[in-house]
Amino acid sequence: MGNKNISMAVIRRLPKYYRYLADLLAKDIQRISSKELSEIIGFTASQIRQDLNNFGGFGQQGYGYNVEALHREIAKILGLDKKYKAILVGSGNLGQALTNYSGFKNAGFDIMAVFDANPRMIGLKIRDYEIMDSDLIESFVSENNVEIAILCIPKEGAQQVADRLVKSGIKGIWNFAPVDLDVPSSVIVESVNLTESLFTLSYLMKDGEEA
Amino acid sequence: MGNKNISMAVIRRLPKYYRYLADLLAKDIQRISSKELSEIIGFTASQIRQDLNNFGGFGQQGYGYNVEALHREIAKILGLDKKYKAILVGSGNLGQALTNYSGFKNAGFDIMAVFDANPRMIGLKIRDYEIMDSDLIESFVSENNVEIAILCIPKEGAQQVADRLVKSGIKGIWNFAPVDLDVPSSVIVESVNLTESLFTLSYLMKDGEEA
DNA sequence: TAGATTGTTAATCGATTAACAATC
DNA sequence: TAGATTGTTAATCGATTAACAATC
Repeated sequence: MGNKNISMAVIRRLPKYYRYLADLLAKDIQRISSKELSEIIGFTASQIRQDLNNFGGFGQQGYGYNVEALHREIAKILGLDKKYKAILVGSGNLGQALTNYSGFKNAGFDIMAVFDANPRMIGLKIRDYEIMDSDLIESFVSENNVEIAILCIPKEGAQQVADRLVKSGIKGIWNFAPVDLDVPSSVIVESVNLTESLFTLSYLMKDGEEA
Repeated sequence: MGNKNISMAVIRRLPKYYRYLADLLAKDIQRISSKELSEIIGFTASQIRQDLNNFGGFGQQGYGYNVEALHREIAKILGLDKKYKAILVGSGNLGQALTNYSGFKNAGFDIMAVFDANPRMIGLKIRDYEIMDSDLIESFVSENNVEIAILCIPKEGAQQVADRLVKSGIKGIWNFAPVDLDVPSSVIVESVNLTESLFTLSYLMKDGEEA
């Protein structure tokens, strides 16, 4: 409701606004115009005003935007005030790193358990989490109403685990497996594909050389 | 040279083509039309033909594309046949995970050393790497002609370390610090911003609820 | 050859930028 | 009030899709 079909281009700029506003806040800067923000964030002033106006008229003519209020508004738009129950699947190197990732707190994600399929991992501890058997995912998710899964497993098993998560009632997946997961449209998938990022860097490096 | 200013939108689709072609290859599929590829990759056939034709006429009328040849061509376009010397800076959780990341091999990135500023980390081993003192970055990079740095340090020190890397001659940075690095235009920066990805997921989750 | 499918041009769609009246 | 800056409409730009002649 009240959502005029915001484009992904706009959505992906929101975290940047949030971050730069936090920086300004830390510097005790209280107001900023779209023109000033434009200079530090690198978008045009026009784009900044367009973007923000998708969500409301947060500015004031002749004044600009109140940094603290805008920061708070964007937090709300991003849903950072909401709390989500999450589990992490796959306790390999990346899974361990993410288990220790401090960013979850700010996003309101509460990791409730960590799972792995490897019998040699089960029972071991990461932080405060005793790694649980992947076979227990379904029961854990449905019994605890877990909403989000962080998927850090090899691509081979990823679709199958995603299917099981969806069937158990998961609503969102933060996917680190290098595959495009096939899920019902009601389930949100946000992927971080390291290989694609690395290959992009490779392409750009090669390109740079010719110049 | 020969580079008709390919848009980032096209570039970021290239790794996906490469990945799906590898899948087809693994299934011993030898030819594919843009229409068939369209169905599995989820881009329109028209877009696929447009994308590929930025780099050459790899198809054949009435036949389609030879999977193996196209896969090889895209590897070349992505620069996966090139070799790059790299270092990794920041041996925290994420740095350790990336040190163990197997994807570097396929991209032709050779990690030569791992650095950290924390005296308690220096001298410890990750895989075959003995963690080196960050103070030695400059000499190591210039003496070994290191071209790429993988940056896994907190946002506070990131710009400063980037400056030092650039001054030492680095040509590309795979940046995991949640900041927009300011570097000369000749230096390539490809960032993976976990916070931005997580916040995007948060936004989409919130949005899903209202539906 | 007839059928299939490309490469490429033209049409459409969407996102960004410019402009400016409204107004603080 | 005068100056500054927003919110918003209109213009531009770029990316995607459609169409089809070329050709394997």
